[in-house]
Order: sequence, then structure tokens, then C-alpha cells
Amino acid sequence: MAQEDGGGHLSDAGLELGLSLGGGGGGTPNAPAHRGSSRRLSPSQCPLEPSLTLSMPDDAATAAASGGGGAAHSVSSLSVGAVKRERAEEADGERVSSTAAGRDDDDDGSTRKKLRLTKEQSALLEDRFREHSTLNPKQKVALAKQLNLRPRQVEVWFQNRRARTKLKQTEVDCEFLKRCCETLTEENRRLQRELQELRALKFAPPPPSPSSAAHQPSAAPPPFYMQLPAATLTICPSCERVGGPASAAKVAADGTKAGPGRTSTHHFFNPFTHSAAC
DNA sequence: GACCGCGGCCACCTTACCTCA
DNA sequence: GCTGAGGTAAGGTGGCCGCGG
Repeated sequence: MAQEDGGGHLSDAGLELGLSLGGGGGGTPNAPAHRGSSRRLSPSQCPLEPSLTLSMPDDAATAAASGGGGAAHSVSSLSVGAVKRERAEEADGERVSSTAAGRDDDDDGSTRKKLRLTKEQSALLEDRFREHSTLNPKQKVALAKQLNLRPRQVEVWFQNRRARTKLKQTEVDCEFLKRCCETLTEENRRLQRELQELRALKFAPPPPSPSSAAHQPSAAPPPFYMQLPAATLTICPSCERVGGPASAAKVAADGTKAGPGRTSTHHFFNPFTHSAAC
């Protein structure tokens, strides 16, 4: 699939994330086709429902180097399906370690004890996460051994860490979209005012001198789309026009574009939903 | 080659526990 | 000491993919 990050790499506390708007994806050491690493966020996660997808950094190269893909499957994994085995073994007393919080002998099996990772363990896990947001089974086992934890704990930590990162990223994205929305609203208001002024001018008596007709909106700030990064101006897939607010503004200004049967021809390709209102 | 079952991994949601104000 | 909020380890579930029969 060889998906690329859609751009917008944001750094979050040193964590590089690929923010893929709509078609993103990356690579994981374990997944040859990078399955599941780029998922649509549920609407509940973002009130603006931009249908964002987030992707983790592309680790394809390192995956190849570290025996990812098929090789990863050859290593006996200790996850989910194996977790049951692992837990059964643990129930039999074959605990690797749960000494992280100094509570290693208090488990009667009925109550769930919360173990806290030590600072050193957390720091090392963070380091590894910065390198790769996912682990292949070999790395997992090695790291678990190094940290004196169970592989399952390392796996869970990475899962939770990814979730936290994604949540944080979602908040950032929502904030960005909110600002976009506000700016566009303001821009729309400004254009409406400008349109009203131009209409008033049209029906007004001709000006005595050209200089007085210089009712230039040049004092106005540059349109919003001029302030947008280039990545937000995308090509509409259906009509292959440059999308984004620029096209919408162009169409709005050029009334001839709207035919009899087409009330509005907005070539505003929304990069978040991949839907062009053409 | 298509189909099916299985194992593995992941995202996502939820729960339970811990810490702190 | 009690309480509520926030953080986080861990449990559970469903989906996707690769592999082998």
C-alpha cells in the first residue's frame, strides 16, 4: 500500500506523528501492510467530525531491518491469544515480574492490583516509543527482559501510549479545525460585506473621477486561503480543480459557473472527508 | 486459485486502581 | 478522613491480515 503521511507532521513532546488527513497511513514493524495503524477516528472523539485519520511514523525501513513482516509472525508472540496462555501460566505461579511498584506478592487472583511503573521503566519505554511506536515480538521480549516486566505489560504500555498520543493529537487537530472554522467564518463575513458594498456601488450614480471609484478592498487582510499552508489546498478529485477556499471564492465571484441546474458549484475539496462538493 | 480456520496484532472502549488537590 | 477528577495499567471485543490446510 505504501501509504505516505499526508503531511502535517507534528511533534508532540518529541514524538513525531504522521497526521494523515483522510488517506494517511504509515508502516509498522509488525504489519507488512500496516494494517490497522491508520484508522478513522470516531465522531465522538472530535466534535467537528473531520474524519481524521492519524498515522504513526513510517517504520517500514526499520521493520525490514528488524525482521518485521513475516518474520515477526514466526516469533512466538505473547499477545492476546497467547495472553490467555500467559495468564494461565501466571496463575500457576510462573510470574516473570510485577515488582514495578513493589507489589509482587499480594495477588490472590481475585482483585486487580494496580502496578505503577518506575521512573526508569517509564523513561526507557518512552525512549523506545520515540524510536518506534510499535514493537515486534522480539523487541517486546527483549525490552520486557530489560525492564524486568512481562512482555504483555510492555505490549499494553505501548498500546496505551499510542492511544494517549492519538488522543492528544486529536485534541490538537480539533483545536486547529476550530481555528480554521472561526477564520473562515470571519472571512465569509468580510466577503459578504464587500459584496454588499460592491452592489451598492453598482447601483450608485457614476463617480465624477476615477480616483473616487477606487473603492479598493486592498486594505483588507489577505484572504484566508492565502494564509493556509499549501497542503490544505488540494485538488478536487472529481473535477481536478484546485480545491480549498480559493476555488470556492472564485466560483462565488464568478456567477456564470453556476448553471441552471446547479445552484452552487463549490469546488471546495474537504481534505478531511475527501468529499468534494462539486 | 478460492475458501476457511486460526493465530497474531491492533484500535478502541471500558474498568479498576492510584494519586492528588 | 472523605471525595471527586485525572492518570494509567489492564481487560475485553471486534476487525484486519497472513499463513497453512
